[in-house]
Amino acid sequence: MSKRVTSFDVAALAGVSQSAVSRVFSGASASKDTADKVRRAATKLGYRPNVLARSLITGRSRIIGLVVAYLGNPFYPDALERFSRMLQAEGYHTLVFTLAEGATDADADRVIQQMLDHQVDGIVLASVGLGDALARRCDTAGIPVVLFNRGQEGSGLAQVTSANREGGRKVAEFLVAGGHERIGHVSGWQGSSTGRDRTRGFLDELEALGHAVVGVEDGRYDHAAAIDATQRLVDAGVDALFVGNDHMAFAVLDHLRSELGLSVPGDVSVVGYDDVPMASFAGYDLTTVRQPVGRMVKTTVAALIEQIEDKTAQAGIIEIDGPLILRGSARIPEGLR
Amino acid sequence: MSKRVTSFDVAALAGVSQSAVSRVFSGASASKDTADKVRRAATKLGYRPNVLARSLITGRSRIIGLVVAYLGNPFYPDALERFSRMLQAEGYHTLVFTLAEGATDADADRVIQQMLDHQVDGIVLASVGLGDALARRCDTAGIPVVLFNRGQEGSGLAQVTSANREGGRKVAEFLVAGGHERIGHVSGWQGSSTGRDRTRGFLDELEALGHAVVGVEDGRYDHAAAIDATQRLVDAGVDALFVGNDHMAFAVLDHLRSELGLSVPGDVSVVGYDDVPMASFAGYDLTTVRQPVGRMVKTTVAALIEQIEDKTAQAGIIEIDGPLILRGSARIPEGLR
DNA sequence: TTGAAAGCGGTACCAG
DNA sequence: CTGGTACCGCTTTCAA
Repeated sequence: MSKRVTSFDVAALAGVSQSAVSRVFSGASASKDTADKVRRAATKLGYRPNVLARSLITGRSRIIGLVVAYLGNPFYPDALERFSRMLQAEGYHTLVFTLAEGATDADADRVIQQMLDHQVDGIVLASVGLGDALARRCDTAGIPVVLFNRGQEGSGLAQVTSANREGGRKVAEFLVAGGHERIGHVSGWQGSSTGRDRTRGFLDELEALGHAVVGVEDGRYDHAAAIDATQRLVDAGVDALFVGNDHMAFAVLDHLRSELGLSVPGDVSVVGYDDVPMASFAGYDLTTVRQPVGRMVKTTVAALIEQIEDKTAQAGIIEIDGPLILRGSARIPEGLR
Repeated sequence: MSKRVTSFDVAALAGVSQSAVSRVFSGASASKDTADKVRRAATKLGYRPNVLARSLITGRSRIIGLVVAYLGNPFYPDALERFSRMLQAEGYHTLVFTLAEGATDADADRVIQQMLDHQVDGIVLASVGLGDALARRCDTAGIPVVLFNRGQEGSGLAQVTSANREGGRKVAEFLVAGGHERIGHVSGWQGSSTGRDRTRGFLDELEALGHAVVGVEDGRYDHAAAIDATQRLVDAGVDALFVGNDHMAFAVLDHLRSELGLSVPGDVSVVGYDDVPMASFAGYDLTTVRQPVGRMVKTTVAALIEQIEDKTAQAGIIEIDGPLILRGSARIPEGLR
């Protein structure tokens, strides 16, 4: 474990001042001659600038804090992967925090606090909300926050979602076009904006098309809750179900088929939301709404960086619009009653 | 965007020296009186110590670099989530890097280098190898590295895997007990230790039981490759398939059912590996080998922290042994030829 | 216990 | 363009 190599060591070996070394590595002006000498010395010694020291003085860490609540829904690992790559490409790094299942607001607070302690340049909250007090802290600390796939009214925070209401409407359209008469809905958690928006669009369109909904149940993004909800809706005699996200949709599908012995599609049609890759496999052949993850991530990163680099930039509410395409089993609109 | 609050501000307000403030927040000796005054002043100003400055001087960042290659296999998000939580619980934070699909060694090198630049206290490589040159760099820098779910002969690096050979053997045992006569194998990438070990255990046990394998193909952890491999094995007339991991197994299952119109289990039995949650759903009812993720992560973290905190600690090779239990469809051993 | 002062490893502004 | 120097915010001796 050899001693740390600092810019002074390099300077000494190269026969220049320490300032010169700094300039070469921070891309400031330096004669080609100096730069060469410095670089040679640096590689010989295996020198690399200490990012911590740099951050300390520049006041910019080039680290983004990312909070994710639940990686069990494949949509989030996908997003995480894209975030990490995209940020890396922009010269930023990703400090990841996860929130446990039953995380309270206090837990969320601690996590945010820790990120601030680490002097992150910005924060992305994936499907996680932010209390007013903390939002203010971030604001006064000058740390931009972007909500990913979650809106929060009147928070003044930047937020990126896809057009959830439009998506909900499309599902309604789709199921009605498939000839369904008794349509039910296992919603995403109604405490979340995505859940509410999808439900709202769905119900609005259903009504616009002159259809009544058989029942709406809050699935709370939870397997067990979704199955209970499904059971109640089946008892009410549904012939089609819009499930608030794919994660629950898998559980619902499973329950319908193996517990109730129903054929899907056939006896009942199911539409999920989020476009989990799994959905296109034969066994599940689940119709889903695709969220444009790539564009959502890209937009989020862009919004964040803009706010970081241009302090006058405003936080905005961005809804990534279509095409939120329906995919999966095309059998539904054709083969059903 | 108010000015940053530093320990000097707190000191001024509390009427003590800056050193005193530092002591209070780093848990060093301070009279109760001083501590109280400092804390009061701190909360009033909203002061929190700057972790960067602290790390710079202590030489310990309490940040762990985590590299994951592919989050598409649900095993890794699961592991990632556990890592993040467990490290947080130990007072560490997680800087995540992802490696693109066709990442070269040079890419991996850059990533490691960036982690070193950030002065991480330790590195976890999830299913990623490390070149000799870099391994040495980490070593001389005094940064412990632990390979997670991947072994690397003679690297001298700490490594944690589950008992892959034993798992492979169990699969052989299982399929033979199910009465299968023509058994094939779509292996995990043979460039990885996990892939090789599973294959090795599988073939050894098959031989020990007096069975010949119909064919072995390298699936390379790739959807398309796995499907091609499957096709060749089906042409060779297999009645059972051991697929190197669940990720490929899903694709294989899908291909067998929807493209070839075979029933699984029935015409062919399939066993996967990794225990993806999805596997237990009715549509997929896939028999898999469960890797003990929780214990693997726990052990990895423990090994890493031990090396960080006790500089004399040695890097070890740890194989988390059973029970790697087989689960999923119990139909296979009973209902087949 | 407490305060003063010396760094940690850089960046940035200064006059030359 | 170059070297000298103040400084980022904190930890850690060292006397008092």
